[in-house]
Amino acid sequence: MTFFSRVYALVQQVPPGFVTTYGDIAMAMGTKDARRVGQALHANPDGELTPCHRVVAKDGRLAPHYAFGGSVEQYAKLKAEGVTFVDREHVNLEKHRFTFDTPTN
DNA sequence: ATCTTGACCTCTA
DNA sequence: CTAGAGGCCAAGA
Repeated sequence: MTFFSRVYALVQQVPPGFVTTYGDIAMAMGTKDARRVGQALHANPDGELTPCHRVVAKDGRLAPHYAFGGSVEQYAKLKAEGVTFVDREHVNLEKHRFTFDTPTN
């Protein structure tokens, strides 16, 4: 089990129509390093297995380096799931913010 | 073991 | 809003 694996596990726990932030995922794992989350998602093995499009920055901004088509794909997928946007690059975090339930397995 | 890289976050101007 | 700088830490070579 690597750091990346844990990131994937948490991301996969995010239900459709909801989004979370790198920082939240990091905190859920007991760390503050949001960068590790980003690295993990960049090394993302599968877009279906790991819905990286549901992971955004603290400002609700979409990932500029989405590994499966860029922020455009992210926007499309999130919108298709019912996520609302305040801008073409920012999701309504306050409305779709997802919090993890102490996944400390 | 060392060195480089990085989907981030926060502060300052 | 943009631009620059610092910090933090794991993966890969």
